[in-house]
Amino acid sequence: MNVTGHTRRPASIRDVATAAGVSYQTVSRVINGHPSVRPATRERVLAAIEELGFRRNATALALASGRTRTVTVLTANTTHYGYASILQGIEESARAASYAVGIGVLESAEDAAVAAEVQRAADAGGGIVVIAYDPAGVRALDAVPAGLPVVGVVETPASPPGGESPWVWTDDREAAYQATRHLLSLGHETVHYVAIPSSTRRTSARTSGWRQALKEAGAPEPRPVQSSWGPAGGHAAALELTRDPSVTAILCGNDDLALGVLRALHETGRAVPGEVSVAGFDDAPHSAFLTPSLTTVRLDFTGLGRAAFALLHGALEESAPVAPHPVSVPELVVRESSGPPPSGP
Amino acid sequence: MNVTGHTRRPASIRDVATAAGVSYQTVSRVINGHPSVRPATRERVLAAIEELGFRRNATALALASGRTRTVTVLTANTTHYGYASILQGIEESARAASYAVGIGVLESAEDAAVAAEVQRAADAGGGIVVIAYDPAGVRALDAVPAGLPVVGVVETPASPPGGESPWVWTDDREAAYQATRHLLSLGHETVHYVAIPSSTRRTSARTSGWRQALKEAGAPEPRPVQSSWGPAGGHAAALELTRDPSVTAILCGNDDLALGVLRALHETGRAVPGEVSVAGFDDAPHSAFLTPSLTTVRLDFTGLGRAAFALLHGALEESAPVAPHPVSVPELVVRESSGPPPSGP
DNA sequence: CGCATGAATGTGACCGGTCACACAAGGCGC
DNA sequence: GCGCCTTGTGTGACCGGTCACATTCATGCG
Repeated sequence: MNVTGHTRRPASIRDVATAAGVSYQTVSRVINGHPSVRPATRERVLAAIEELGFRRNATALALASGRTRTVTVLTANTTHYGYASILQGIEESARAASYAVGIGVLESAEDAAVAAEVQRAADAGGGIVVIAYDPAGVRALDAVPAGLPVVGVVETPASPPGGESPWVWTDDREAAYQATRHLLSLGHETVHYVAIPSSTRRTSARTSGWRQALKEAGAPEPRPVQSSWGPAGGHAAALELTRDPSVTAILCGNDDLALGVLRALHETGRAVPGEVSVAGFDDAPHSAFLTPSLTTVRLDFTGLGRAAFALLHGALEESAPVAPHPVSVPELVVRESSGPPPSGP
Repeated sequence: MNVTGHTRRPASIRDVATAAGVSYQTVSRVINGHPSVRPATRERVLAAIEELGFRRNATALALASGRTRTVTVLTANTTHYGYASILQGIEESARAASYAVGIGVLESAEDAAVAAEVQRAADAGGGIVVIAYDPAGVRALDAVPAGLPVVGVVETPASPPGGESPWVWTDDREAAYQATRHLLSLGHETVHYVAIPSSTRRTSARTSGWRQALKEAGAPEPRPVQSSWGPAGGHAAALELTRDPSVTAILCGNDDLALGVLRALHETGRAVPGEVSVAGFDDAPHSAFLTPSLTTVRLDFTGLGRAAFALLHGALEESAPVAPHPVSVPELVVRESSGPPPSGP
């Protein structure tokens, strides 16, 4: 219906107004659900809106009202499972709240580049979510000018900040604690840890959860091996670790790292879990299908994204639902890569 | 500098104008690089801009000029490697061209939901890129109203469309052809194919590339096994395929599928590549670290994203660089999962 | 009956830019 | 000296909404 061939300028509220025989302001009232519009008038306006295919111009709305209904996600990466899942969670909630989602990739951690990207996000007008798991993200979070609504998706802080902090995180400490206890309970004398880089702290929450479990069990505490994010890092770390034949259990900072570790163990002819047990973090989609399938701790990244948006939404709008936005607690998923240590000689 | 405590309304061109003692229009000329502004005046305006920390309001710019400098990416998923890489490629180019990137997730393939999402993308004003590898994406691409600038990232079309078509794709046919030839050259009698769903056609380009290679080699052509996208699909498909002991080579529609296939082969006690060879598509980051590492065909998703943006950019702006936007040709990556078939009994 | 009250609607300014046009000053040709 | 073109600058309207206020009319109440 109403196809007139040419692509013509979309109808504005004034077009609707003249079509309905009212003023543009009345149209504005109708589309905003203002109470004092006579039902008959409302009907006429709605009919005109329908007929002209009117859609409220988002740009004009933003300019006039100041509210942009936009959230920009700043992230160093879109391809890693965790990052992408957080993004997906944010988008999901944002869509439900009729917010537009913008994305800016922090390609470099260099200050000027980060600042430029933050500026671009600020220009978009709405709120900002920064995924701050890495140096670029942490710098971006720092670089956001005070006063702008921003939520950081961060590593678990050392001590829970009081009151309302604009951050969300998963309980990494608990996750590491669970995984470590699991390995210890299988009979391993201790558990070695291959760490992902911590963006903020010398000792990440994962590291301290691991350490706590060891301490409680009275197990010796080996020096954690610092690694990178990807499988290559895990591969290198494992090659080094396995020179020591007493290593029987390796906890990895994420599943990618664990993948590299598994690979290295295979290359050096160590059986998993026969000789060495391996556990990861995140429960990436492929982890269940590896050979051996990977014992890991599932983290609720999507829920984390939803929580981030909820927090931002609350800061942006008085009326926003202050509903609880629970992030599921980490859940240990035991698979084939962990088992009892080899029995003594 | 110039920190006055309160978060105050950002400076507008009129603020800059009065500060520089000129009219707002002159300020507009300066920020747009209009030639006829006296150098002295320009200097004064630039100084005022600097001092007030003026930044041009993107919303007002969009409203007044009609140009939004935005590209919205519609996709069914953000977590799959291919999708996420395309997004990353788009963002990269968009950033270079000072475009904002929006994202909309097509959560359901149901028409109304897709239409709503397309509407939201259209409301954003700028161009649209649709990743149309799946039914939701294909429907979204169809649902974009004529006249809106849109580029589809699509499966390789059956026959190359003439002239300028608003689509980009990788050469899937060539990729499948290469992988199949590789397996045949190792001595396999034929190659079985586990297909990802084709969004548009009964026979995808991957399928026909595979078929062509078989035909050229005079190899028998088994019926392709239709599967899903993820590892679980590959797992199920392989369990079925391997009931037939004559199957010695399996080509998988993507690396995820291949992962499931490897897993199933392991579970059924078939050695890879000793008894069965496996190859995938995409070269996902983890594929090199699997055990056995996966032979696959690397596809340039990031380049594809860049090409999509370039095409859109050209459609959006007369002056856009019409530079070639080459997508790298698929590259066969031979790893451990493929080898000669078992020698006869 | 007069007036305050509230519902229903309209008018003008404004958000922060751009665009089309007007206008003043300076240089040049005749 | 006059007209004309070019250069530099300013004015007003406009993009499509919202907001604050004015206006009209029907009602309730003393």
